[in-house]
Amino acid sequence: MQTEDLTTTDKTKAEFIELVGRIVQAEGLPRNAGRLMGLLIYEGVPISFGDLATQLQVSRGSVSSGSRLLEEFGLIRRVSKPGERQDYFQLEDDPYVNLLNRARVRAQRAKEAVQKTAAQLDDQPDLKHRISDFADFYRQVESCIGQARQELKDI
Amino acid sequence: MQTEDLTTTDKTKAEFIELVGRIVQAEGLPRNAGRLMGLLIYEGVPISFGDLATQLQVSRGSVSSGSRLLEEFGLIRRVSKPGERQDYFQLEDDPYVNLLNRARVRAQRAKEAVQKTAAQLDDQPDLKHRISDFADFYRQVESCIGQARQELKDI
DNA sequence: CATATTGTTCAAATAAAACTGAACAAACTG
DNA sequence: CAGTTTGTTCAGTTTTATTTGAACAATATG
Repeated sequence: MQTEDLTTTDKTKAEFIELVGRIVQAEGLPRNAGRLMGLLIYEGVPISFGDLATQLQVSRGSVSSGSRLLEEFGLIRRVSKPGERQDYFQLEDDPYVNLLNRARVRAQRAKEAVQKTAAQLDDQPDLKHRISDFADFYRQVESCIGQARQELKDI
Repeated sequence: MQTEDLTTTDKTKAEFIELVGRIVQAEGLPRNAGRLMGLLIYEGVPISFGDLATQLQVSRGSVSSGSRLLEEFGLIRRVSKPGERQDYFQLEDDPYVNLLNRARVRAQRAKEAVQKTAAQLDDQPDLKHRISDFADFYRQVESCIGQARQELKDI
């Protein structure tokens, strides 16, 4: 059951969806997950599972895996509507804060892995130093993301 | 002409190279480019084109495209040695600063593209607001990376 | 109960990305 | 000059990622 005329061609909307698709893809997620995200940002209200598939013209399987991914990233939330069997999806309350959080954890992991290597090299100070520089880079990134996350929260 | 015994198995070195390969891959570059980067961090001295291919056991084509990419990212630099025909590569002076710079530009681009969409929506305040939030996210990321870049420079 | 709807799963298809290696041009060597 | 070395290019191959769509289980409807 569609809630809307699907033949409506909203150029700005379509372009925005594609834009988010590309941006999200550049962050390492599937493009379709990005489109899904774009549609949910654009609409601002919960959209049903079926509508996502229909509006974006992708398979239900793709909606299933894409929405799962976005849920894991804390970008969207699955909700239900009284008297409705379908799942609905809407943007999380602080989607971008959650996204930054994930990026921070990733930097943290990289930092720790590199530090672990550096720790094995006490006998080669120069080498240890070079690798510690690499770890410092991730430390810096981690702290900067943490700060951005805090500032975004405060807006 | 090899400068080193290639059968030497340095476990830490091999693992570090693979680690950087995976990390760099997660940043959206080919894994081989990451391995190249890892080897150059580890060695700390210029390494010849041929040695890169031999040590990493990859084709010359792969070294060629990988090194070009890393050069574009400002992570490594191509140098020459007196009396040597081969190209040599070494880490850039501020590789991580350059990397952050690139990330910053990417965030900037995303921000601008999203802002452009928002600007078209003066007649739909709520929608405009949602999309501006998305742009704000990138603004925040951009500024945070700029700051991290500055701090890393100052170390 | 039979039928329909819903979301997930997974094997197969498709698409995208990375890699190889041979061909090549340029530069060097003797 | 003939032969070698060097790095790039690109067509073809391999690998990896994404998407589809049919099968399925779960649930709802009448």
